[in-house]
Amino acid sequence: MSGSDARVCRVLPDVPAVDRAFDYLVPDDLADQLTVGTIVRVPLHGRRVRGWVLKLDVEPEADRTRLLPIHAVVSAGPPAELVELSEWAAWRWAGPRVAFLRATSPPNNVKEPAPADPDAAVFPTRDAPVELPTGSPRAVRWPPARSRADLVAALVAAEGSTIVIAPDARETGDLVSTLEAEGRHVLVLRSELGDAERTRVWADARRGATVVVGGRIAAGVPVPDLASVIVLDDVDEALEEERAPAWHAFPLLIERTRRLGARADIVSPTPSVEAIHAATSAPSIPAREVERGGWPRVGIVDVRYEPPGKTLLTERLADTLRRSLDDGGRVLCVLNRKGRARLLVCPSCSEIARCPECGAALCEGIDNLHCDRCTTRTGPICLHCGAAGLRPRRLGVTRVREHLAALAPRARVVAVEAGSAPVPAFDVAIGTEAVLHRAPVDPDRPIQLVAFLDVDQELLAPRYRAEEQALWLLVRAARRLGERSAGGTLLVQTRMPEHPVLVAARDGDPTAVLEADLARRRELGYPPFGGLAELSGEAAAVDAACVLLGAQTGVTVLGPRDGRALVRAASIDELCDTLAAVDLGAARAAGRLRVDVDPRRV
DNA sequence: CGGACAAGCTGA
DNA sequence: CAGCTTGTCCGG
Repeated sequence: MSGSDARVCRVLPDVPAVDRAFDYLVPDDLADQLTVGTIVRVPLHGRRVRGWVLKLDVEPEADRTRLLPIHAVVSAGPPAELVELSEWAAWRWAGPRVAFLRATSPPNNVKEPAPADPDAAVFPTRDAPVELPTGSPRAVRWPPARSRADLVAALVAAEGSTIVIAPDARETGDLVSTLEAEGRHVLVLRSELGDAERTRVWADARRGATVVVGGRIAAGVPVPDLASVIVLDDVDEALEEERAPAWHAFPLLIERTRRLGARADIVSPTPSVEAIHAATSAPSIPAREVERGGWPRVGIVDVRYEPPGKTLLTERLADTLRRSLDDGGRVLCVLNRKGRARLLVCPSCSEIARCPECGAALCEGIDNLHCDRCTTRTGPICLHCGAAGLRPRRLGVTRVREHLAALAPRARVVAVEAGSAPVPAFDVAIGTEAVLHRAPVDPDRPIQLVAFLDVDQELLAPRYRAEEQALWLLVRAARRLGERSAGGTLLVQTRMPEHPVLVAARDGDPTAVLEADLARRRELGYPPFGGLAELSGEAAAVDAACVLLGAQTGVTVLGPRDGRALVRAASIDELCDTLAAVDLGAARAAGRLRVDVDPRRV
């Protein structure tokens, strides 16, 4: 048979459910266009599908005579380094390799770009505004409200390409203008750009000698000469993909730089436990007065001795709010509850108002009470003792907005929803934490007060990252207020005024809380010390997966409960090895199954 | 995923 | 038993 010495290459079809590579013959006229990562079109089971070249010149696993030829070259693809990393990522997040190759490929087809002139990316090194530790990765603490463009510029590699992960798009402009002023070639890659623009940036980055600034997707940008990665705010939830596999830019980049011998720096007001654990030395910390000055003034209001019903709207809040408005500033109030109060409580006998027919909690209507479950209506009095004046026990955003409006009669008080409806002009905005990013910036009317009406909800959330996330919430509030010298106030209302998270924000010094969190996670075997995965989806699939994983040594299955289960292991490696060893295909046949390795929201 | 093929159900 | 649905298998 002719062509028995024809070249054979291995291709991974772009079909997530297949998640297996196959060998194909390389036609002579395509041979010089193929490299590892090239996107090709191949025949598969009677149809033609896209796929990535994983390996050139392989020894075929199957009978050579059964091999089919590659049909065509479709597009340039990720460099070999990222193709190899996709295998690691598939293991690390227990997902199909295709998902990671898609994330590192151009949205539209492109020709292989010519490499950039490497000399174009050689720059003198600059002095950083803080003392930097040696080694890599490094963690650098930098206060929330101070620009870090100069710090980032000093961390960008003198030679080769640098990736800057800036989860908050509002910071991009500051970073880009500073870097471009130094003569750097800068590309911005964000998922909200259109396919054509992202393809253009992809192709430009593929040439190298550039600085790429962007969100999570910039982690997989195909620069061929990666020398340095700078991750800003690695606790930001935007760094985690929402869809499964829920990969996270931070561990991905730590692995990517480790393989390449490139530098990795984490810059955050509150580097995560993961970042501190990954760093080879203690984090770099700015001088005390510098860090403190980069946080706003923090007021802690102890509501324990406030009269009942006055704990959300204290005198101190009212005073600070009126003063901020009088100074021409605007106010953001954060309350992490939605809608009207769920529970009505009798002021006399303290019973909760419940439906006489079905027992569900009654809701407050206009001069009556009604049951949302069975539509029963009653008068606005306690059915237990007959007293009037039932009080909502837990006020929601809608109700608090009315109270705030009463406090400041001339102010425009608006409730902000998490959705996408535009936020109208306001003096006071109240909402869940969405208000922190949704309230538009107005340079003429800065935010003078951010008030957390009940911060204990955050501090006591039943999640192992509750403290990290609570502190992160305060960081985001601090960014809206600006530095201490700007005069804004961050007010937190609490029954735990000595809580380390609040003290950290007040003193502008998160050292103690970060160290305590690290120690606690180590002790309890939570990530990054232990491995944790969440199973969710259809109950039958979760149940089946629990049975399969429960039979494995080295992992413990908790649940299933409420359609979810947790899988724990002594280390992330052990967890991923076990997930890779178990064929969950049978469980998936029973219904939709989602596996989240190292989920941040649990 | 999606085509192929087999086994199961239905109706005249 | 044709004609259709439903399930299982497998891809080079």
